[in-house]
Amino acid sequence: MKWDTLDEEQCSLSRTVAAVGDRWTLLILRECFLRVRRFEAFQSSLQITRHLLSERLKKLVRFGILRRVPYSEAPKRYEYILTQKGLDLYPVIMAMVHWGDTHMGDERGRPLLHEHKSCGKLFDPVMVCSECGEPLHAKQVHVHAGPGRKEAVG
Amino acid sequence: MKWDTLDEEQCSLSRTVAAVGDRWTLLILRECFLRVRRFEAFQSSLQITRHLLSERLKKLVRFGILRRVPYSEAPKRYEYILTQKGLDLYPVIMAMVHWGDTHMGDERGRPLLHEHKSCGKLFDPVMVCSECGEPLHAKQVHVHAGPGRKEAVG
DNA sequence: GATCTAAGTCTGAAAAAGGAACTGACTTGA
DNA sequence: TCAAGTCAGTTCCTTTTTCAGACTTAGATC
Repeated sequence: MKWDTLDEEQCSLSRTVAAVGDRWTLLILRECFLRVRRFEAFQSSLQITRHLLSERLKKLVRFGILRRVPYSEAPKRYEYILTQKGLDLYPVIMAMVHWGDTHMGDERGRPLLHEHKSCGKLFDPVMVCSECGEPLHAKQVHVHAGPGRKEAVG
Repeated sequence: MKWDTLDEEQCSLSRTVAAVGDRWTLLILRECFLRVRRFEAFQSSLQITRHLLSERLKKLVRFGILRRVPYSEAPKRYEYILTQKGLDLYPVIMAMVHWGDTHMGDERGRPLLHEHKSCGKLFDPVMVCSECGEPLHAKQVHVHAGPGRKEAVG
């Protein structure tokens, strides 16, 4: 598979994977949701090599997930801010964090707790059906070919 | 970062990323949710090299996400079935598919449609707060250190 | 004018991925 | 019964990525 043209793939997951489906990219996005915005801050909190960080940030900008915004004119300095497209990745990150909490946790308990400002409570993310509001389980979902494809990919 | 001991990391996302945070693994899991179970079937639908497929399947079994189950005694043949831990990755995959549908789609429309058997309707997955049931948005979530960690990682 | 900070770039070595042929145990069909 | 096919891998070699760390640029601070 040619990962550089994966965004032309027929399958939605492949396209998502092309954009954010590697280790560093996912960790960088986590930092973004924790309000990290600057090159040095990403680098020191992730211990990623500067070379790769630079590559990944460029890629995220190219995909429209981050915006590169100047915060100082002289010297020219930029920070990286999530676009709406980037903010919409929140369910992806939260789903992964929650799975990690549930299945890869250790005896110390979870590293972070999430509070929902709207209701004031500590919560877990739950994925539900947009139509009936019930929690989703793989076995209750049936897949149909959509207009974009005949084969079962998805 | 040493990816082979990432499951010992303090952060839940890192641990999830250690298990499923690479391109092929995510695509393999998609196939699993589409009821693919056998080596040859994964290989031909993904066009992954046999070598890598073999590696990734072993890793998923090691993490307890898939189970390697014999379906023929002579010759010995195995298939790979999602465990409960694996099934619990459904929200991760669905979140990625939905983001791809929304932000990386093309003019042809989405490749797959999902029907919720419980309510009979075509749906989108929505991530909500377990406490109040409202859809989650990054900006309405505040993060606290949990028992497992002091620093803000997540 | 030496040192510091931020945001990168460059380079050479190590690790991972890709491509394709090979193996082994059985089945099928002529 | 013998050749060809199937399935689940393994082996070998090449190409691509990643890693670790030094270097660069431009202005700011001591």
